Amino acid sequence: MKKDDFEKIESKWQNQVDIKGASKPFYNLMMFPYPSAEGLHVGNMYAFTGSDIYGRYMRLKGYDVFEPIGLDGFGIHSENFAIKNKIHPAKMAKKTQKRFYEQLHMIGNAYDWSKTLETYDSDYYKWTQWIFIQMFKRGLAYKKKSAVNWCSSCKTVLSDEQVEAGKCERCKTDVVKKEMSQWFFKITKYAGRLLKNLDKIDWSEKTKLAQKNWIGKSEGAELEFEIKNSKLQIDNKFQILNSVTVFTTRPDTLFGCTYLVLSSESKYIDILKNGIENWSEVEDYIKKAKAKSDLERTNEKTGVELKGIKAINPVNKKEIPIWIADYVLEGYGTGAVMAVPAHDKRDWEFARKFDLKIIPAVIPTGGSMTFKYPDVESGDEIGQRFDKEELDKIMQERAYVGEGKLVNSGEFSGMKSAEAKKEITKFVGGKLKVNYKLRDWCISRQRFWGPPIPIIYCEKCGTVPVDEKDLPVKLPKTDDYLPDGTERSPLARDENFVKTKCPKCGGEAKRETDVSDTFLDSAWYFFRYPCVDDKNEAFDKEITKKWLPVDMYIGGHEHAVLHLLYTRFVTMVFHDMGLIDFEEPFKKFRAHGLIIKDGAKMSKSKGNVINPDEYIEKYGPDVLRTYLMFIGPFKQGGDFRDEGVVGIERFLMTRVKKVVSKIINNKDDFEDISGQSTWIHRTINNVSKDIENLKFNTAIAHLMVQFDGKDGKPDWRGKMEFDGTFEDKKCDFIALEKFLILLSPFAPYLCEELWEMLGHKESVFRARWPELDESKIKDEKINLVIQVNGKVRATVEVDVEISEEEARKIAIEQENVKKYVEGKEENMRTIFVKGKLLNIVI
RNA sequence: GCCCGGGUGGUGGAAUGGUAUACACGCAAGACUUAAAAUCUUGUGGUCUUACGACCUUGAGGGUUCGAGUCCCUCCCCGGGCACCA
Repeated sequence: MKKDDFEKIESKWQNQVDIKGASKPFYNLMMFPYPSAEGLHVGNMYAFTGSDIYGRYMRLKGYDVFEPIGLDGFGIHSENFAIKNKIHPAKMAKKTQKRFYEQLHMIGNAYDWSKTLETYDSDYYKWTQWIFIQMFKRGLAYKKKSAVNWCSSCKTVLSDEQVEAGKCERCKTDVVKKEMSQWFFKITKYAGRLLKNLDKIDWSEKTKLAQKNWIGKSEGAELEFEIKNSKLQIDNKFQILNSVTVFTTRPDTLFGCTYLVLSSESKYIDILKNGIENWSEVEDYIKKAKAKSDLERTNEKTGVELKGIKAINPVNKKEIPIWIADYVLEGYGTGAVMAVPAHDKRDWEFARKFDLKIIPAVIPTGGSMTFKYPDVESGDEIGQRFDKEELDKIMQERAYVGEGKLVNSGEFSGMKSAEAKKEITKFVGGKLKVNYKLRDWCISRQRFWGPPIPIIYCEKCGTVPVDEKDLPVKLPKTDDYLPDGTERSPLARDENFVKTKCPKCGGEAKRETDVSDTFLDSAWYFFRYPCVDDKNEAFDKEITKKWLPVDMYIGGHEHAVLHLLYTRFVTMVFHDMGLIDFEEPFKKFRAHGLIIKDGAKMSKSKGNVINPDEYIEKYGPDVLRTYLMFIGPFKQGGDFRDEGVVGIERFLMTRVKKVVSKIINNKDDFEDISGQSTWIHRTINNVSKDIENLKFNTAIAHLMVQFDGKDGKPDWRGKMEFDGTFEDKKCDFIALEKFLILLSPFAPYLCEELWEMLGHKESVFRARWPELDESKIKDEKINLVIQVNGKVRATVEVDVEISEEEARKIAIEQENVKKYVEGKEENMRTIFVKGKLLNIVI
């Protein structure tokens, strides 16, 4: 097929949906690609094809399916690629856009090409900036100086979500902490809702779980530890610190708390300073800790004791030492922890290293272990009997982090952990507290290729958002765009850009020069698609009401905690602004698997990257699409193998195409047995169910089995001999049409062509998905499996409705059954599964 | 370390607790051909057996059940995610 033919067929599909008039809207969305690198990847095509098959299916089911595509071309990915190739990002964008759209035209998807968008288009990023301003106005965007993630290679800060195992998500450089003033979005305000709503949405379980873990809710208590130091109280006239608050999820282990640890950046340190006798040592440690990367911090536990001050354990009034250590994070909880080495792995390591006391406060309950644990105070043996070795293992080789029964805990000894948590918290006057791991979203980037943050700094009026009517704040046309690593965006070097007027007072002012994170671009694009032509607002209220939330969203699982969390946050903010009446952007989300090659992820360095172009040229889009879907379960992905493609080529081109066109061309020679076939209903049943569950591989297998008549059922088409003559010239033409509809989501071009040959003027995608006739898939005869003691000994063809009594009679007459049961009929009993099997138990 | 997936023929993979290995690739034999390719037909988990058939087999080991790839427990291996979150 030539390119012209593709286009001719594609034009028949009428992929443009009537946005305003659609009566059964169905929004079928796929994650838009980063158009960096050399072009469309076979991985992209895999995801898009699966999504498109679902979309085409829904369309055949009678829905008005909206299936848009666009490019996520702003941001570091694209910019780095441009820099590497020494081409201006804007020029590169033009090139990649052309290339991507050309390729996307070739893969046979039913895109609505009238609704494309690119995130670097100022008509788009105008509204990205508008969103920033709304966040600012609602107090959800704020600027704060703090230790942020800095990638020295990308020369920019990164969000927590973009740091993977201490390395930059993009370039794998070690990320360091840097004290910088940055813009943040207050996503933490939504932590509770982001977590709670997960129960309400139909998403892949593993994606929901990843989000749940990322949000990281933990319920515990805040407890106060009194600080003891006479000098402090005298010297600090104005600021007397008499307690430190810690957050813990294990108040039940409080009796085992043997020291207190503050983070090396702790806000408490300044206040405690005067009481610390070894200040120079402490100061030195703080300096060193600051210079460390996150990765270095996790390597080994370090810390230093704050000499001269002590804390009082509130539950037993014992004096305990205070340490600072970089294993305690300032950004979580209160930045101070009560250390219980017996029951916390990290505290245990630390205590072992610095020779601090380890006092068990909880022992496991149950089990058959027998050992009495000595009470620290009295020396009496208390608690349950445990096997010594077992307990040593639990208590001495490592911390016991599980729950159990309290020991060494005064009046609380013997109490179970769950109860003790409440009681001890109450006893020491602590308060219940919920903490989340989720941090605010660091949104500023010291780069060029992104939407400038629409903020103006005025000496008189302070931080002022750009007036909405002045949007977009366009990126200047400049060749001076390379990042310089100075903590400032290249835009800061552009005088004309920086200098501006204050929107409030009209005086001299300066623009913010950072651009926003590319994940903000993609956090709302699906709102824009149906409204891409709207010049007056980001999205139209009525249209949005009709089309959103998105009905089906398909994409990679790698975005579980990045993109998918941000979209949910932004959608919730829109909801709270009263713009929409839903909180969740995607009703249904499914993560697809990964296509690998030779057992490994495709990568240029391994030289195992599959370029879809070659295969499309060689086999055509239908074969490649269908093959990709046949490799394995869509949710799981699979291994791409060249040898596998021919199987699909044989099926589509040699069997379906040749046979069907032969029948159509010799229609008059065939006896029309329309309506007599039952095989088609079996196919309808299986293929519909499989597509709905995204089990495309088995859907294709069913299409093959039924088309080839391998099911043992009467062959609808007769047998076609190798020379192209038919053994049996009968054809169920209605079933044949239905078959083409069932196959069309997978092989749209081929089915369109054959559909036309059948005499249809309109596209196959204007047809309706065939209705299943349940009565046609009911078997009258079945092969009853006969087992003796669970082993298959025979199968007999019988009536489906056969009774146990009759089945039993037939069974014992079978030669191969007789020899096992003969003479033992007395002790025989049978298990009967109607229409399936009879198991004779002796 | 913790949390998810997964482990089935030579290969990719199928199997609501009910005939394990569908479908496809590969391989073998045959048909067509001067020949090859293409195409078509048949066969194809292992061991034993001329055959009928028997026994074994879903990472390992236990258990529940008339019956387990599927459910439960213990362990091993592979892939992915999180990573000092107290």
